[in-house]
Amino acid sequence: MEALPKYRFFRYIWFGKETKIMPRTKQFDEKEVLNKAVELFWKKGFHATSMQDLVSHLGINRASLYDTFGGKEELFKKAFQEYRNSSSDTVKRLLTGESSVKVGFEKLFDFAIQETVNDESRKGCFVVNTTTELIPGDESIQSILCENLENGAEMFASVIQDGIDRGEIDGSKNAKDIGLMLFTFYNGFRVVSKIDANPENLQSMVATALSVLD
Amino acid sequence: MEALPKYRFFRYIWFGKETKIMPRTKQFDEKEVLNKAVELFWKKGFHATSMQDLVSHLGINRASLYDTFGGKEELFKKAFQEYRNSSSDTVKRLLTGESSVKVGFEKLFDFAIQETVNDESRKGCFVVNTTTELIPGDESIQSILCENLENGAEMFASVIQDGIDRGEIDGSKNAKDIGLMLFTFYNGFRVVSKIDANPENLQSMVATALSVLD
DNA sequence: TTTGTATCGGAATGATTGTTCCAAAATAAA
DNA sequence: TTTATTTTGGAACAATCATTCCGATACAAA
Repeated sequence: MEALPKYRFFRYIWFGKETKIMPRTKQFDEKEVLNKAVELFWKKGFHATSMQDLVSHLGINRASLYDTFGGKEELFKKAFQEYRNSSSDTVKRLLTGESSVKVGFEKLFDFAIQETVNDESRKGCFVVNTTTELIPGDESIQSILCENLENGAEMFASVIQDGIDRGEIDGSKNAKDIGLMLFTFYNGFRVVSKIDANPENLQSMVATALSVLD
Repeated sequence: MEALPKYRFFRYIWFGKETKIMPRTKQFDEKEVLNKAVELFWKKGFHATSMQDLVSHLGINRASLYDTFGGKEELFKKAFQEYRNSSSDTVKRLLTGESSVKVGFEKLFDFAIQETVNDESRKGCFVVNTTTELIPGDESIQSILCENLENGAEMFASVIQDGIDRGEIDGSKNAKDIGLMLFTFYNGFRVVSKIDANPENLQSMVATALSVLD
């Protein structure tokens, strides 16, 4: 039995135009709650995070959670997209706002090193974690990850190509290959830094990887 | 109330020496069953694999599973160690059995590419998957992963150092740095190949990464 | 105020989780 | 054959899972 909100229909006729009664407003900031969900899924992954965990840490009611975000899977996807958007913005900002290609990549990896060093819970990268946890599996997530890989490698490659065009990088090099290689290295970096967060090791491996630009 | 096998004690005295009654033997090959467990955990991860999954796919009884391997966590650790042992043997064999350093690394990555292309279920690397799923978390797993990282990077580095000593690789290079960088790239490779298994992309990024040896 | 409805806390649901237990069947040695 | 003990299938268990539901409360608009 479904309870249709029939009263609305009558009101529309009664007043002769669309009228809406706005009841109690949301008691929480949707964006803020979503960010807490990001934190939790990021740290524990999809399967190890229970709805009880979320209810306990998000600070909103169980029913409100379902009303606002749908079920667990829907909430995860929203949280994941939120992370991906803000994270790809950051990457673009760090990478393209610099004087030279190499400095841009150094800024990007320095940022990642800082994030690693400051993150005592060793969450790593939400995108990498999701890739290894949810593939094989959810196809809609897989297509997002596929797009993410293409965009990321493409962004890397275009920055390098710009460097080649400016004569900053040797013209014999292939921007696409190097871009994909560095993007892949970035993924490995996010895995390894979960195990060993020693900044000296991280810095020296980054320097070695970036030597392909010389 | 615990049922102690007291009869043994009496028999020992009766016959004057150690005597053992061997009952029904195991109906399954322990190693074979463990390999099936590896397959399942590898594909789905720890949390997404249920004991019911295991009972259904391992072909042995639920009680036998608990008797032989202990609980879920113990079984996972045994499966993980099994994978790690055989996998590190393979890496060592591919890497060190070659005429030159670069050919060794090429063999290693060619093997990984083949594994990727042939694996329609996109399992990736069990070690990488476990790193991203179970850190932060289980500390005993973390120490295994830490050891694995050290051994892997060390193996890479020593092969490179041998190349330097033989004059095959430029003496100005740092074997440890390059070893760690290539090991990290290898991890990233295992992540990215879950998303895009295109062998041409994989080959070109490997060639670019291995150019640090030139 | 009155009214309508969303939020809220928490109970309830049914499925699934990991694990234990038991009686019956099986089998290697005595 | 007898004996001892494991394997086996399946029932049973308590805990947790995601999700739904409900009565009470809160609040914006009328």
